[in-house]
Amino acid sequence: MSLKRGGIELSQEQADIVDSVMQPDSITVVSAGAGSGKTRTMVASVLHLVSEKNVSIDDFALITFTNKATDEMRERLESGVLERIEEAEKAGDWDQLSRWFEQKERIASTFIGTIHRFCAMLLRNFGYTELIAHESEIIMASHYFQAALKDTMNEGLEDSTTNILFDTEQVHWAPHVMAERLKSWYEYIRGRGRSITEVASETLRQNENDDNQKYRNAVATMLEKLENNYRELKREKGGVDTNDLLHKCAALVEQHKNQIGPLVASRFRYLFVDEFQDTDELQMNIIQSLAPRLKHVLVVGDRKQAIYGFRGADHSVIRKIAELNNKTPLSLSASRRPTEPLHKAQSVLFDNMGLRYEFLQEKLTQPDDAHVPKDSLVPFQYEHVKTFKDRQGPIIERMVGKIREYVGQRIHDRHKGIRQVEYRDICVLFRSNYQLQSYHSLIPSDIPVVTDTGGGFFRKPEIVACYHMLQAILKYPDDVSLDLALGTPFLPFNAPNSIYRNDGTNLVLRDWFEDEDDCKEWLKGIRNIRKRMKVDLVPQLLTNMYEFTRVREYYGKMGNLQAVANLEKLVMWSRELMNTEALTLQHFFDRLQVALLTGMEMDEADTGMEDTKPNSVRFSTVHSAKGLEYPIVILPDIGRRLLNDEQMPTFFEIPGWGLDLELPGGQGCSSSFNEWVDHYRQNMLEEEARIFYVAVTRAEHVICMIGHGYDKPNPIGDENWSWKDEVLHAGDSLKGLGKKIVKID
DNA sequence: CGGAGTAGACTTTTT
DNA sequence: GTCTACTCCG
Repeated sequence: MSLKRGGIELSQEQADIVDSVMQPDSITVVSAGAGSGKTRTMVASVLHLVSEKNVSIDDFALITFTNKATDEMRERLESGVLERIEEAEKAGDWDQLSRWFEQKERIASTFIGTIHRFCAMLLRNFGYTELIAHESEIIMASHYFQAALKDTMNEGLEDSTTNILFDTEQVHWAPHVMAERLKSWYEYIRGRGRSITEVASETLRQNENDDNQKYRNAVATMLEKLENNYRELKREKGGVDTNDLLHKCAALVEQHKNQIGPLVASRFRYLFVDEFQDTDELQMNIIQSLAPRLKHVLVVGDRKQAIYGFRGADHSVIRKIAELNNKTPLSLSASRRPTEPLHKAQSVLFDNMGLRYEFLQEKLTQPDDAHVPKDSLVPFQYEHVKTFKDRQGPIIERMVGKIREYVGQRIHDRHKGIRQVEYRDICVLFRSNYQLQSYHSLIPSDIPVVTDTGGGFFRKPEIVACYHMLQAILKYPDDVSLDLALGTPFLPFNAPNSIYRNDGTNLVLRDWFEDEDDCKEWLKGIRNIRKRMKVDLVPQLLTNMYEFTRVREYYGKMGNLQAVANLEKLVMWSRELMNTEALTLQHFFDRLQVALLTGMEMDEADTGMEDTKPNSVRFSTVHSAKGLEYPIVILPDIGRRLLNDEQMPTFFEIPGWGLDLELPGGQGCSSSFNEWVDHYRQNMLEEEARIFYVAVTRAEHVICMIGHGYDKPNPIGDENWSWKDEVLHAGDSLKGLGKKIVKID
């Protein structure tokens, strides 16, 4: 029996999944390991259905988690279809040829995108009762939020439940800090798909009878006021934020099942979701509600690779959706990615980690014909740098040494046979963008490096900040716009402490700016630009704005040269626009707004070091490398502490119990507060283990890790626990694999 | 022992 | 830029 499906050669377990998707009116849940061919199986399923059933490629909705994964999916689908075309040409099968040519055209109208885009599309096309506002109103929502926040602060001062929060003798925060916290708490709760109203009423019902209950009540009441004010403003003026998008979509498919169902069924017949472990419960419910209307739903995920828990993703959704539908998840466990010896070493490491984390007990197997390379590269290496402080320098030195050592060595490539290692074979993975930036700036210039910093140009914080600053200038003296600019680095001084006052003066933000000495220069800058708006060209005005706000110095000091380069690139962009239109500052602002809200694609600025060298080492964060693979992966600084008391959250939202928090000043904690902190620590260690798993499984041929500090492992769960300890704890079993496979020093 | 000065660390991302 | 931990010197 041939294991080709949709013209793609598959393994038995992959073919079983395709065959399961062929069954009508059902749902298939797949639990897939790293490198087991998730995308391949999905593409094969699409192509197989198209060739076997009377289905067209645009009857599918393919949902991915990131925009990057979207591009990858589209590419793979296109090349799959192109192969069908070539095959039909060779065989001289003209019927097939014209059929696949038609499918190729239809890829353009196939929905391939993130769950957010999917929801926005559903609302726009089918949401006749909950009619979604025009796109420009999405961006307006952030204005309304600021306005609602301000109203809430003023109301909170009058209310006897909440005014204890304004007693700065008790709670040591300036009002603008309180506003900032309220905002982040509000976003935290809503980002998890929870209802503010519900959380508030849960909190008020707590009945703990401790001294701190009044503080929790006060915060809950503030959040509820904020929710009401914001909702009212959005309703009145027609704004929608990204959370509303999902909530409205969930409400739409749930409450108007009978009207929406047939509409959705008329547009889509199949729904495939990739990276399902990064989905949250609300999103799962949307998929679940749609399932009965569709021919087949396929969800694929790997809970070992769930690394978006901080954003509210819940990796148990795979199990939950399987249970809801009475299905046993099919498994996809054979990993084609690593070479045979690397896989052996990875398995020993993961087995050892499995003693600590239950989810790592799902094993990765290998196909019988796994690649055994004939070269002398050591697949699994741990390099120890004997230093305690000043770790960055020595680690960079070691890392650069390894890169130089690898380049030019012989590598036995699975496809091309023996060849030389090039820069482009190497990927260095960092835990944070901060680390990535600071290492990048210290790499010797003879090593070509490209950085891979997640989102595109118009999503970068410095560009968004620039947008807010421009708005503050254009709308001056509008308080809401000033407020938005307040949180950006375009403000070279501290934000005001006392905007919210109850002494009858009703001090507005612009009055504060007028009064404050620090702001004189800044205000002068704004007035100057407003004066010159009609005279100077946009590039000049932008440069002028960078100067008086000293924003380039700010980013320069932080070592964020990419941000400085991006700001320059914005000036270049305005020059380009000038070629095609008479560009006023207002006009430029409008163009920028459109670019921001449509997520217009534009590459980041070159910082000079990388130029157009395609053969470069790649620097990436673990999160943005997800789904990718590289022959050689280097993980620098795996000795970094994972738990940091300073970073422990002081705000929790416990479903069914309400909120618990520690205000600056120490008030607010319930007796269970420490329990939540411990729970958080545990979750954090588990998520870090999954991130480590993702990092280690990016490698096809060689994984090289660099650690520092003590070369003996810390006790399990110790406050100094790091990724290094995972390796050292497995050290003895790893060494047993022999020097040709493992090198630990 | 304590104040002044300095070096190093700073989560992750979707819309 | 801000915070902490560490060093140095009196």
